[in-house]
Amino acid sequence: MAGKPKYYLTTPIYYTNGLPHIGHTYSTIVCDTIRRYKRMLGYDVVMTTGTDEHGVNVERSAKKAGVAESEFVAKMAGQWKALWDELGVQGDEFIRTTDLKHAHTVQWLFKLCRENGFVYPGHYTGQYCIYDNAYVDVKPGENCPDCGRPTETVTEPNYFFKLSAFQRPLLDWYAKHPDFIQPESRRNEVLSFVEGGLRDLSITRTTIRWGIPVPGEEPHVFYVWFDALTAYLSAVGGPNYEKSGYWPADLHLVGKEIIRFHAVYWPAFLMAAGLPLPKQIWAHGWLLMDSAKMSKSLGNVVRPRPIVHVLGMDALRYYLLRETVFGQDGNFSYDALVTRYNSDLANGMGNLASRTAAMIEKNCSAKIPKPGALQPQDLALAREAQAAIGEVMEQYNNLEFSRALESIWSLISAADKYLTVEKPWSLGETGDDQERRASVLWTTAEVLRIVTVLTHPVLPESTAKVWALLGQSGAIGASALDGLRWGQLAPGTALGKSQALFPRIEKAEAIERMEAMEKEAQNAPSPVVATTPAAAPLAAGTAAAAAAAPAANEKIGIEDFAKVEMRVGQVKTAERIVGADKLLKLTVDIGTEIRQICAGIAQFYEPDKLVGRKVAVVVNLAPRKLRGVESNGMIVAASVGPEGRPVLVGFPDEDVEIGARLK
RNA sequence: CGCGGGGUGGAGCAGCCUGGUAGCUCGUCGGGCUCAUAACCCGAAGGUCGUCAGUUCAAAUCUGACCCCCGCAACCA
Repeated sequence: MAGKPKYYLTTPIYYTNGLPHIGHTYSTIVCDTIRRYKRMLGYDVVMTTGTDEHGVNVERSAKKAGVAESEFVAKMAGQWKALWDELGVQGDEFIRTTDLKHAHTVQWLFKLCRENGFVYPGHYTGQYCIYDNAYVDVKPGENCPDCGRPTETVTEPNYFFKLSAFQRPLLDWYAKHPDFIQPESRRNEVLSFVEGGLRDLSITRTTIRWGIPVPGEEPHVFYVWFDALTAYLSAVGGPNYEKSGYWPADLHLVGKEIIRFHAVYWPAFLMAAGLPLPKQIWAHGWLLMDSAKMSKSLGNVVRPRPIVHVLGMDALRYYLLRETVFGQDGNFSYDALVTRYNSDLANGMGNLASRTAAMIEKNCSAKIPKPGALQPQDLALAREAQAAIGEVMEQYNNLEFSRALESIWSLISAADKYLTVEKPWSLGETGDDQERRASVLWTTAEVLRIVTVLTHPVLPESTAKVWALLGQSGAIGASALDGLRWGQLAPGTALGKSQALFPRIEKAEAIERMEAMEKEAQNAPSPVVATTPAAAPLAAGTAAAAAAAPAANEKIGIEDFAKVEMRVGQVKTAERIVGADKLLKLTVDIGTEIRQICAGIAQFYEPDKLVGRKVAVVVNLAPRKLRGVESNGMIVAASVGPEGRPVLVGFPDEDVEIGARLK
């Protein structure tokens, strides 16, 4: 280990209030790919991922689930870990913000910042919901957006971090390290944010209980970013980072929504503490859902598990890295996923491996043949392969994954074409013919070997199979990529067993299976997909389940229904609300009184035509301000179509009296 | 003027920073081949690169204005 250069990279530290979806998976898979690539170049790589487990949301979720916070987060962390294992992601460190060593690191970092004069006591003032025990982002006098109850203006003592002192140092740092923030569009964004001035940051709270205590300052606990970001450091030694040798990190990979925290707060904390800064922050784009297709039956959250079960983890990895340009936003659709799988993986790589192996088995007693004198066309392909090696490494270095895969696949295509032209199957049994066939098959197998090594960071599972098929010894992940060059395939090597790498799959069937599995997962009482034996079981009734909408098939008793008081009301007045294109302000006579109610139906109902109309009204709903307008009740409407177009409930059969209760 | 992404052949995208024959995958049509996972190879049809104006010998690419779509947020209690 001693001589190897070290390389340290991180995924975001994911918040444990929910389970991983395709977006988290994307970040993590990209990281894992880089990790494998660096390892193949001989680096001593450490990749950290983990879970952010503190804060009021966790506190609340645990309470809902009726378990202690520690128990709740332990289960959630287990879920995350289990999923990464299933996806073949090789995290080296899994840091939890509830780990003891992390608490020590945060406290140590705080101490350094404080000793250096960048921390001072102050007060934070905000609107606080005493029912939810949380600050909410509303103006004084407005109600809590979660529960609709009144908020209070609360001032609490806490510690501030002098972020304002770092405007100049940060700008200098960015100028001196132009590659610090990638891609450039994000760098510009951060630059203009910092140039606009920085406000000091409140980094502790006294209203939250579930957090890392500030030593000697209880009940202060650390707040969000000072806690979470520091996990990158605690994973590799914390206060003893020098001994581990992995800090500063080479790369923090994050989603674009959290670039500011990583590119501004984090370096500022480290500067304040006098610690080395990470070398690069890379923000990737978002994976947008093909909602038109998915929302019909499924909602719009795509989970990785069904994909992995139907197509394999390599298919998911390939799709995510090939389909979108790294750094930009991308689209996810099952249709495109299966198309990619069939055309690139099955027909491309899988088929090339299959036809090559079959011919070598049949004609060369299943051993890599010894090539004769190579012809110009063989050498042309060799040159192409050799060029691809340099090109692909360059593209990997720049994190241009889609381009790298494009380059590799054009080499695959070149090999297919080469075979079509050379027709090794049509050669006869004369000595010359046999020698020619050996040359062609060796050349093809050598291309396949190079393709396999180059693709390995992205497709770890399948390339290992091809590696074995080619009779190569040792783990492919250990192959030195920088030593890779044309001509290293040794003749006489016996082939391994042949197997279908990527069996073709009927598109409709594949999509159906994935959607069914997704649906099953959503309806399951526990967030664990039942078809996943590897996953640790998680008791039903945890917060994740509680946080999700109740499953459609869950039954409630009549007493629950009786809690909802619905009455017939008559619209008296209706008008649009200025600045709101979906909302109407109505006054509705419900028999006992006239209520003001807002309804999100403005795009489909003309205010004038509503006056006099009888509607169903939920009358015992907590009042809530919408767009600054008080809404005291709710108009019942059907939600139609994928866009949820509202259709008001009506009473066409008989004249109903105003105020009649619906039950 | 809330934040962000985007408008390129039927679909999905690359190219734009570093102007100079518009490229890739899928799909369609025709042909070839038969070693291979009904695969692979060749050819063809199909694009005023959202609109308008400007800079330039030259604009998908640079500048300005405008139109439209999509995320998030706010407004669907």
